[in-house]
Amino acid sequence: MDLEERAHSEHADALRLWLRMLTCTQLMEKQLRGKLRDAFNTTLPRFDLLAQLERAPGGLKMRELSQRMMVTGGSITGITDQLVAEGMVERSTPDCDRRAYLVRLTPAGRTNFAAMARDHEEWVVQAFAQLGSYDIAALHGLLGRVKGSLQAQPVDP
Amino acid sequence: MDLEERAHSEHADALRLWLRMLTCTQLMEKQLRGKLRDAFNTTLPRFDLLAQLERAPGGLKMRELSQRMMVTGGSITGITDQLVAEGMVERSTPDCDRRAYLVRLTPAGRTNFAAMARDHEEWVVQAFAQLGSYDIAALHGLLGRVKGSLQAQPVDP
DNA sequence: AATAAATAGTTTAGATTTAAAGTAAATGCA
DNA sequence: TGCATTTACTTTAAATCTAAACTATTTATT
Repeated sequence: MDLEERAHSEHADALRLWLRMLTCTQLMEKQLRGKLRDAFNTTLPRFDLLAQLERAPGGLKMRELSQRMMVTGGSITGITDQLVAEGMVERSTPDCDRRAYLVRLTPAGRTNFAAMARDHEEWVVQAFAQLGSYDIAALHGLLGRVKGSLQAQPVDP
Repeated sequence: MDLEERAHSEHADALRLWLRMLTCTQLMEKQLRGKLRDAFNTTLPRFDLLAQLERAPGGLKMRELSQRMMVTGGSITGITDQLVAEGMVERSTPDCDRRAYLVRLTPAGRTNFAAMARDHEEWVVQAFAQLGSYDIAALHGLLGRVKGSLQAQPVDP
């Protein structure tokens, strides 16, 4: 294979990899979305927001949620509104900055999330059940390099 | 490490893998979306639909587009409407089935898509630039097993 | 042939998403 | 201090997405 042919095939390989990555993520999201809906009548973004708060006992500002969930502020406003209406989450204004909100799990929210998280973890484990520990570690490592590669390329340079 | 500890840590590994996979996909989509917008004033779903049609010279029915893009029929209706309005795509009714539409690239659509696809491929190659051919092949293989694992678990059993 | 069931596509309501504009508060500087 | 800039969040408009209801057509059954 000459240089040009090799370049072509490597281009095609990169494209195929991207499409497969996208397919896997979409399949997984579809499963999780359906199960969250059937089992807990909730959505993936709401679950994700609760998961962020669970990991941050002191609560998070809207801005921090936006960064961690990789979603614009407008989305966070909407999802938080929903979760507040459901009584899972509360907004409070920190003394230091009257522009900001601190979002926290309510006691009910913490309890409900614990049940969701238990099932969610089980679903994810099942989804990867056909892979061994070595495969999972290898995938994690390779995707770590992909992540680094992607983060090295700023979206708006 | 006893059995229970190992189970816990393997559960955590599966979760971490899933989160990393999701992060990678979101970073990549964010990049591609921004570049498609800046360079061609279009969106990822529209590009994806055109890409499906490019690979199917005879055109595709709405239903086939829906399956290949892993998106509900309602979305396909909307995206196709947009692309028809832009003159990239046309609907025709096949003789054999008056319920269906056959969607095809227009000549202009084919030309415009060719330019987009050239840049898109370059962006994807760049995104994976820090990985070697072996890594790309390894990732592709591992994700193939993930895909198989996910497809083995029907969404609505 | 008559009718039931399945299929193809659209429409609807509602959630999430983005980008951009708007509001309010904090920060930096002259 | 005073004013420009930045920052935090919300709002808006438009796109995409889902699930479910709806229409039209085809297929299957009796």
